[in-house]
Amino acid sequence: MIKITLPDGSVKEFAKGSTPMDVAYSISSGLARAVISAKFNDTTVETSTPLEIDGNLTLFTFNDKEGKEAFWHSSAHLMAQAVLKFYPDAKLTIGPAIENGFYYDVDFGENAPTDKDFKKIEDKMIEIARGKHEFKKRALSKADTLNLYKSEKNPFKVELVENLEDGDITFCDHDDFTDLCRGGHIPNTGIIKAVKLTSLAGAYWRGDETKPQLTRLYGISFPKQKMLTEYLQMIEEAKKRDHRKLGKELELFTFSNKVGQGLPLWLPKGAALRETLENFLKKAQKKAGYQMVISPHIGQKELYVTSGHYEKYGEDSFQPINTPKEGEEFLLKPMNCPHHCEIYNNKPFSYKDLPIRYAEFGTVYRYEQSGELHGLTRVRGFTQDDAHIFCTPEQLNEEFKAVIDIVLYVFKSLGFKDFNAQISLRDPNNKEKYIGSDENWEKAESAIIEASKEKGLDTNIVYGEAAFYGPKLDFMVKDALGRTWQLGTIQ
RNA sequence: GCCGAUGUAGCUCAGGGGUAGAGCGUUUCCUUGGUAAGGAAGAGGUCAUGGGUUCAAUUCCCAUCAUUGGCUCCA
Repeated sequence: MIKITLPDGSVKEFAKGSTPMDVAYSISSGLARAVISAKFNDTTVETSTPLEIDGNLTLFTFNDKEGKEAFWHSSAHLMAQAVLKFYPDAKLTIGPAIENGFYYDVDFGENAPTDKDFKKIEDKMIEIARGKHEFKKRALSKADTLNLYKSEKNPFKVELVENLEDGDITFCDHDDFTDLCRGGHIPNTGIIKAVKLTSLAGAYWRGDETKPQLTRLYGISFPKQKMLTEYLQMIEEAKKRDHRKLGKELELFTFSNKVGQGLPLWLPKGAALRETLENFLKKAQKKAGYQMVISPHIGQKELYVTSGHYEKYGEDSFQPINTPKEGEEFLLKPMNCPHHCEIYNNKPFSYKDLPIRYAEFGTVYRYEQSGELHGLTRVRGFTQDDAHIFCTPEQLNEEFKAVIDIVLYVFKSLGFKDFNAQISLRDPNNKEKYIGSDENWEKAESAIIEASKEKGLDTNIVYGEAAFYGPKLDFMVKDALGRTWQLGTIQ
């Protein structure tokens, strides 16, 4: 017998080799119907995994994050299987669960599906699901796995397997489908009752622009038809809150293709709204000891070359602006930083003058990739509420915390409740792409971490997201459709 | 920039090889003690732009531009 401890602390005895499903049955048949996956001693297990030793067991249903993940990951297997029925030559790559649903990246070669093919794939998925096929895990040696995928001429899977550690490779089978997989599946396909393919997109293999582009099929599935209907209604409801729709209806802003892509035109009502917002922000800044400055919309190319921005972002700038004089080159200002530094350089300061805080509503222009433009959230001309602080290393912590305070005050005043702070640090595996000494980086990184901690921020650390010249603290908010946007940055 | 979708009246959208439709809005008039009300008449579109195929294109094909879902990028 083995002793199984449940999350409520109760301990039950089971025969050795009992499965999480057996445990679920011992609690109630309702739970047994609903249980999707489980965690045993901090490892994800299938509901059919035999338990051989004493331990802690948590059962997950669709209501749990872990349950959804297993459900959607399993649905991705199902989708891949359905896709292969129509596109037998398609090469599968990876198919994970995501926040809302799942996707599978597939190399279709010449004949990729379009959204007109969604229906038949969905229908096939439901047909397969109704077969109530069990998900079964099995192991294969690395060599055999490599041979398998080489014989199938699937370079993507070969690459994946080559990067795995030596030893047994796990596969997951259901019906006539098998896929390389770590595990974490639902008991059988039958509990997938509703399926919808939501979109189709190109996605680079391993997220790398220089690698082949695959076709990514997005989908979502539920254990009840009603849940799918509700989800789709929720999406419709969220679309009503889209700022682009509101901007049009409320006559706040517009775009004109005669002016140019990503260059918003503020209508009278929008300009009034913006003025109110700017006044509110300026008041907060002045109260916090900032001095307002104003810098021009253009600057000599050399200014940005010196700052290092040109090398990194020159190609993404509007440049150069030619003048009647031969050899002169100007850029439309892509960032305010070098301008504020020149303002600081206007005269020598004593350390007793520090900190000096400059703030500006600085309008900048960036040649963003056309596919990246999005309403007012990603544009080619926009105004930054931008500030730069010149201080001594000893003042850094206090200054940093004071900036966090302003951000929190503004967010609170504007009603942003659901946000988190992302600490963006260097990519530890690729330190060459950053400027400055290791020592200064470490100082700056620990200063951000320290200040965020002291302010009690809800943070997560992301490596590789730092700017080339320093780490950042990014405030991320979600839009009505759950997409994350960077709304404020301290660096 | 890449993959996909879309571009028809002010707005939301239907249609489809033979010179355009609906609802809402709008204009004028009528009705109505109550106003996101009813009725009548009307205005408004070279069906994104430029090529091509065709006797004929808004409808098919190609390109461009813009919008949009993702990917990549995001100072």
